[in-house]
Amino acid sequence: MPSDDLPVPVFSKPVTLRDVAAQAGVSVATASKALNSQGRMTAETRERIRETARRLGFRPNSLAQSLLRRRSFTVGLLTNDTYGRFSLPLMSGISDALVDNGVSVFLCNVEEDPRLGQMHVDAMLDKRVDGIIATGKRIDRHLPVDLSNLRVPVIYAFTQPDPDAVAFVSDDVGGARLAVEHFCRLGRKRIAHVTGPASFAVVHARVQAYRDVLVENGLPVSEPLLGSWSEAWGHQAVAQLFDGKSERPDAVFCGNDQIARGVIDALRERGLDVPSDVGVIGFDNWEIVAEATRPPLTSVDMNLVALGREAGLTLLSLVGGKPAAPGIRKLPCRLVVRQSCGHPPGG
Amino acid sequence: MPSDDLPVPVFSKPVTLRDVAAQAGVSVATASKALNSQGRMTAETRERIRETARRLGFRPNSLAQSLLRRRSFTVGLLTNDTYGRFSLPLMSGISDALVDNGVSVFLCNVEEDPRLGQMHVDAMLDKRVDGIIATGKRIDRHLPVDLSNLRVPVIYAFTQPDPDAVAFVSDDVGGARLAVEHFCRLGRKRIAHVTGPASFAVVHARVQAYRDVLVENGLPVSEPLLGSWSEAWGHQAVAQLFDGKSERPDAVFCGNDQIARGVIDALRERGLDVPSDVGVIGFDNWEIVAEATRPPLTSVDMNLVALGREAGLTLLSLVGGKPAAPGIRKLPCRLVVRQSCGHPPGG
DNA sequence: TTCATCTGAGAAAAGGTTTTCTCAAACAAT
DNA sequence: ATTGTTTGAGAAAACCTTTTCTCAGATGAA
Repeated sequence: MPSDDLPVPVFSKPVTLRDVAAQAGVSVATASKALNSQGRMTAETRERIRETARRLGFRPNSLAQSLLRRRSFTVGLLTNDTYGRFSLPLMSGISDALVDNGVSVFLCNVEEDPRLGQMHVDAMLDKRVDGIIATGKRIDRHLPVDLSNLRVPVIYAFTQPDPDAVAFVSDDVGGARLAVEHFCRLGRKRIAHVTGPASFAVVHARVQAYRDVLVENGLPVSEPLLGSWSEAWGHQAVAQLFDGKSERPDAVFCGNDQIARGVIDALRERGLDVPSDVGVIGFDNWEIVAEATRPPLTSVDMNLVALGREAGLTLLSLVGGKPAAPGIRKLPCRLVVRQSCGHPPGG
Repeated sequence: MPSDDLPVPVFSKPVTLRDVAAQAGVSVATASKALNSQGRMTAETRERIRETARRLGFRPNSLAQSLLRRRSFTVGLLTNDTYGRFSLPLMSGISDALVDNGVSVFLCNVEEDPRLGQMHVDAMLDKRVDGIIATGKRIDRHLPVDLSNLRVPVIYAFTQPDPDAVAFVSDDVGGARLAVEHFCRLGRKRIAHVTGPASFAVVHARVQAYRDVLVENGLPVSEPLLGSWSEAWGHQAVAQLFDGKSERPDAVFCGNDQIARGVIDALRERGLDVPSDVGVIGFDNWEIVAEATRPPLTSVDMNLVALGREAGLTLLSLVGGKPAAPGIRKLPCRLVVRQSCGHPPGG
């Protein structure tokens, strides 16, 4: 017996090609050809079939098409970035690039759980995804799944690839240079760097770029301060920078926007004005943080949406059989200038 | 000619049931039955087939199964919450609830674009999703798509449903009561409310709950301050609350965590201590904000993961043909106590 | 008239699985 | 020895679409 006497909604059956063909008085083969602009028939027949399809609201069953074509117009996005800080902009770009081609995206969060990862990968493969994009919350870590030797192409975006895989990451070195060079152009002389823990590869890359730019500009290089990615660390780092007896910085380049936020708050507490006394630049351009900061934070944007779009398009061409050179492609960052570093001396 | 002479990766063909059957020396029908524990055959035959399947790494083609069963083990999640503030926890709950049943989730961001929305809905329908969950970035707004009279069941989560639809939302009234009652228990006497714009339905619901609890506790009701959802507004509201000649509040209940953040910062700038002078509670429990606040912010959590799980399970049962009562179900919030409102007088 | 070519359209196979139907062999009962 | 029942397993249809093959009729040339 039914568990309840609620009305069970009844859903109308989809109209199939067979229905269209019957209505139009032709065979399914002819109907198919009419709708796909294939085969030969009088213009009159073709139009009649098309009109019938339109009238009936016919939409081809993707499952049947996929089965035949061995192509499902579906891709999987694998991530362990639960709160989507990085994977959502990426997703947005991917989806953007693919929706026009009728491709839909399975989003699978695998956390750090290999079992869960395997389940998702298996489910996607069973559903015959055309390809997989792997992403994560940090560039230098693998997802807890083995994606080598899959039956479908895999693209890595913003996460560490298998060797020989095709990967897209942001150009952290370039991004860091953008920030430090901006300070140089503004005439800042003592530029500090406060960033995350040494366990992150990006930290070293950016530190190196920071040093390089300072040397190139003949400015003194102070030791970068490594800590955590938190606001609290930014706050604390200011104490280290300004309490010591070494000369005070007039600019701080921060490893992310939260650190920058902490730095700015600490500076204000010390009565230092941003940007007139000290300029600050963040990283990530997390708008919700960068725009809420007072003053609004200048920050390096990793162009994740563009990165996602690129990854999506490349996957698509890979699926289409076009080869792609394996290796890591770095996509440029851009500096989003707000009000936390002031104007050039002359401006 | 090929655009390049790169090696084109060659992907091995999946092994089909036919392959298994051939290897085991039986018909595909028998093989299918063996693997699905259907039909009749000797235990020996069944085991031999299973062993063969295992050895060959056979995995049934989901597309073929779906085509036959008219059930794709796939659902669509439609959202316009680009940065996933609300939809990602929801997604996480949905995915959690469904992955064990082998169900995968298409994530579709429709922004505010009806054309895009229609594209995504069409694509999902063509791919024969078993059902759709609609969500959004605010409860009292429709997505820019018409989901009535679809061929599949639709569940609304955290967004305004069609009449007669099944919907899950957070119990904002209960959540607000939780916060204000907490202040009352702590012995706070002059509790203010700073929240978002009047155009949001939740603002009114929470304001009403705020008033009710104060009246129930015999406390004075001050006019709630409506503004925007931003940190800046929280900052500014403190000026209004503390510069006037009316009695100063000893507690502020905020409409979201960003406002709370602004409030706390402004209080500190005035030399007021949180929590000893003024207690503060936020809403949303956005951990990245709530935990970075100094002191860490007590906040109302809408239990979005649980809400997503509930929505997923209900959709599943709807897909399975079990009816569900239409209407809006409110799920309780919970208060996550951190350090921004202090201990009870006796504690 | 006869042969060759072209045209429009249908029949059938394919894609991979599930399920119903059928059937021969083995067995039990008369 | 005949009839009835059970058992194990295969044939075939179904899901829906695409594509190749086939073919009858029409047209053109000789």
